[in-house]
Amino acid sequence: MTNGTDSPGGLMVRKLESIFTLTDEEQQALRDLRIELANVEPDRDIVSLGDRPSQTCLLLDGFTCVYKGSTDGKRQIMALQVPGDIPDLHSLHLEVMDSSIAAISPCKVGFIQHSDLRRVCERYPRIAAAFWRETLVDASIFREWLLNIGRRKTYSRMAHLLCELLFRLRAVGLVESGTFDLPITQVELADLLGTSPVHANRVIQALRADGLIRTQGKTVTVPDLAKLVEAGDFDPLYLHLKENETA
Amino acid sequence: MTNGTDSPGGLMVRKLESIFTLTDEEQQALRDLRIELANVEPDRDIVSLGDRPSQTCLLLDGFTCVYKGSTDGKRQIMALQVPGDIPDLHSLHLEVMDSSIAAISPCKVGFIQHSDLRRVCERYPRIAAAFWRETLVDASIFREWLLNIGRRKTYSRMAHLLCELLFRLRAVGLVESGTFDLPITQVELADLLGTSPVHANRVIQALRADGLIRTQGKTVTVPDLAKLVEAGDFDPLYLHLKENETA
DNA sequence: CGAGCTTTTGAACGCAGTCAACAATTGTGG
DNA sequence: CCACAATTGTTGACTGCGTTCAAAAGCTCG
Repeated sequence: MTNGTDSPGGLMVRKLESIFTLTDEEQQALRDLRIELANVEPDRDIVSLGDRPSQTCLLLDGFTCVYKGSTDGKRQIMALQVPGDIPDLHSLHLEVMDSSIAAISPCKVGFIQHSDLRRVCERYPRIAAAFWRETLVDASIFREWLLNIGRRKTYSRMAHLLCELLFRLRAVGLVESGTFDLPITQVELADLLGTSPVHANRVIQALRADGLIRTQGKTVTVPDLAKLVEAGDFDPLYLHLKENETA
Repeated sequence: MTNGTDSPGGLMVRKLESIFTLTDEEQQALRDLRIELANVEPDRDIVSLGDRPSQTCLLLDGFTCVYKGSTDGKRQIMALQVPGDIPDLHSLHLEVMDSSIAAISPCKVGFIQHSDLRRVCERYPRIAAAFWRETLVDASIFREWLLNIGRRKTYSRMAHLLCELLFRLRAVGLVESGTFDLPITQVELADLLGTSPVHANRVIQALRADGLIRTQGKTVTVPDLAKLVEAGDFDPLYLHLKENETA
């Protein structure tokens, strides 16, 4: 249940192909991208607020998050990345980082120079459009999270987040019969949902008690997706997946 | 204090020029874009969730918002647009609308065909990059709003929102000595901040009592920006404005 | 096997939501 | 220009979801 076997370039090809078919030349351009591999331990920043990066980071294995802190010391996680995502693709056109990106679990990442990426984008407008689209889907997820955090109570929020993770992980082949790895602590779940760790814990217990999820260690099982979807007021439209990934 | 005198194409040129200098040819390409003008009354949808638009909408005058509703009838406003913004630029690469866009105040808008925009983007990669950047700044604002709604209490949230509006409106010349028009009801403010109208009202009164804002009708005055910035835990970094617009 | 993290539990407190009524403002037609 | 309707803003009282603090119990890993 890991993506380690896929080559970095191949992962990108597969991802973009889920949107439209690439020509052989376009595929080759992606595979030829120079990618510098690295491992990152949990809780380590990959890029930090205020940085002016000259490269972007492709997540190959593990989970990363985009986060920011308020002055009074609270942290909010604004996005979660799963393998195949590019957490800081926006840095390609935004000079300075407006938030930090950190590994949540042990991560394998690949760094790509902005200059290389820009060259590819200029030569292949369809690839540029596809990358642009990626960032637009990210933005769509932000919008849904705003609704989630702003208007739903924590029980529903948690259900919604778990639904999203199930759909996104399934799209990259990381879910097996309703079960997936979620290498995240409850403190981080709280930071994701804008709540306190104590309350996050109680809500998880409630979801378990209601039979919406089962957990063993860092593994989550969703026995009845329909019920979780209902509890989370979840509609996958905002993920902009292909038809066959939505079902 | 209106942008009505500017031509639609000129408005876009001015906006993109705040990022980098356009060549004459690029400027001309923008000015030549076919733009269909329209007026929209308050509370009217410009595009709706589920739509598959073939055009995009440039806001010339007034305020629009991006919003979504939860199943139990609550509304969350995820974004506010001020003149010069393109509320649904993301529809250029996202087939189906994942949220609705509505006029808040009486609006003047200009519609541009996706096909025209795509043509310009393919021919002028720098313009494509500039539009892409626009959507990335939108995303950055979503991230900050997630922090705002997730982690700050309503008093601070409100202050933060008002700071953002001041900065953004000032960047398009709609603020005069700390005063700007805010044609928004308190119900809408509540929907922006993920709170109830009653509580929004009380927080506004508190801000008034503390001398952070003054209001007369739909006009807001910020007598001491530094104090409002402090109360809102506000850092304009995330707006990615030019240096001189930040000061 | 102990150190350190993560999860769980209990109890008190407080921010914010809800309901309901009233005041003020805005807009409209006569 | 006034009278009336409709929308918007304001207030009070009650309720409840969620926070905070503190401590205990379970895990993980060297």
